[in-house]
Amino acid sequence: MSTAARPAESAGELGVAVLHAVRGQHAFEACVEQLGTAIRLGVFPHGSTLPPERELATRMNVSRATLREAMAALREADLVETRRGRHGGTVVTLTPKLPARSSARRTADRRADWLDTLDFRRIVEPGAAALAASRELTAPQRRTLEKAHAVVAGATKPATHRQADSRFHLTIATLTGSARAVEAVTSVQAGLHEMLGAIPVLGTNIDHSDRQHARIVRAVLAGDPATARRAMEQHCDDTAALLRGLLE
Amino acid sequence: MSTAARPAESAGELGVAVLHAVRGQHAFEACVEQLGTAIRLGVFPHGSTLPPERELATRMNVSRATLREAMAALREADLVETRRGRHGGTVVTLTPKLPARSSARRTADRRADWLDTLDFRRIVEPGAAALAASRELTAPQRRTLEKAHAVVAGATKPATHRQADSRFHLTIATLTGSARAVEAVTSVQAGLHEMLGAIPVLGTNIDHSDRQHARIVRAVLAGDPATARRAMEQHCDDTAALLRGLLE
DNA sequence: GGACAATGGTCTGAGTTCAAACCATTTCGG
DNA sequence: CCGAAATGGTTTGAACTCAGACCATTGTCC
Repeated sequence: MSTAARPAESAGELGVAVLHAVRGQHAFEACVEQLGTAIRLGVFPHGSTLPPERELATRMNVSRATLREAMAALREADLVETRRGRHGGTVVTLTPKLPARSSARRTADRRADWLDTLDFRRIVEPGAAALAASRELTAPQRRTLEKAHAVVAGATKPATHRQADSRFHLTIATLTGSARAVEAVTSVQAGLHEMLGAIPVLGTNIDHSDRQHARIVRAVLAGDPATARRAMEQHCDDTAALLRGLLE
Repeated sequence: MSTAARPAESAGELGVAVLHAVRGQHAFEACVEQLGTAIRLGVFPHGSTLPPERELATRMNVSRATLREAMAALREADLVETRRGRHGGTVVTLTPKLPARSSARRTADRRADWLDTLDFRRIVEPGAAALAASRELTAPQRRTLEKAHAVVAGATKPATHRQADSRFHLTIATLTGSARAVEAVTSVQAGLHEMLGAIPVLGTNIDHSDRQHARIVRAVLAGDPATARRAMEQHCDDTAALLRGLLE
């Protein structure tokens, strides 16, 4: 009883590790964040129409009023435009951009979160690739993957390539059929996007990256989980090495 | 333009897959859920004291008022008791129990979510085991893992074994050092707990499970990621096969 | 015994979010 | 041309949540 022992055993480290935020700030901020990220990642590409407000609100588990506040913010920030009437809706006007350089100050907290993102990515994306490779893919699914790969391989401008790359990785996640896997990869890709905006412009080796993409696609289509995993691991490791170096 | 094509390309499947709930119901319900689950999983074992309200509120990103509502609910449900004064606090009174049988109706939605949990687990836990094995573990970390394993291996009563098992898996996740990995494994374990409560009592093969645990621990301590992953994959697959069969 | 510290308990006013109507605009089909 | 349908726009009152201050209880240390 030297220091001030509790009468009963205290809950230990596990407790502090397990408890996490039950919500992220205001609902409307979270909506702006999620929709804005989806748009910047290219999930909703330039010119596409977002789902109707009522549907988005339902899907994001938020009232329509709150969702509309978020929409107003996106409109304010010139990411989208809105038209009324039948077949109206909200259209993405943002052209693909590389993440803004000054998006956030580099605090120690943020840096830790980034490293965490890289670690988590190393778990999730190779796992998703392997799982996707173990699925019996339908013909449309195979085409979707091939198309996503063709787009990323054919992208010439860095900004376009960036969006296509995100879409490629998200597409693989959707092939797993696991909603949680998609959510995890989305969050990881959002983190990557943020990191890329905060470090000095880096000369991504696009050719190298595309060779790895091709290898991943081949393995997934061939139903070879082990190879798909290894290829994705390699891909994640290469990106991570680059980023870690620049985040020092 | 046969069916009713939109003027602009619609956002496609990726959009609906990527968007997810921005929050889960009411904050106070989410707190009850998270704390209750943590207690039932054994993160806060019988007799241990929860962190002070102010700390919990901060960690869960919720006002103290809201957190206290949740505490009241837990008290009402006889999971905890509260004492005032210095070194007072909230103590776990729940004795380890197997998940309650009737916890929820088996809807199609729920079943899909369960299958999703199993898929996601197959990604996350083996990945976490491999990452943990690739870390240079400190002596206290190694002891923590050995202790968690000893507890689960020594548990005789099913309910105790269940809690120890959860703690074991969570412990491995913490060894990765990744907060997101811990969160993912927590969510997966919570899902498993729920599933175990909804299916006919199954004669878990505890010996078999413990041999796999031992193999995982050896590989992690030996710094052998590939073996750790394979061992954990095997472990997850065995559980999943059992559960999938019973969920039909 | 008295001061202090650590903890749960209570109160209050402001801000956020919700649910559910109902309105306005545009396009499609007859 | 007119009505129906699909969309965004607006309003309203109730419920939830927050932040912060302050109160009450109990144990520890001088």
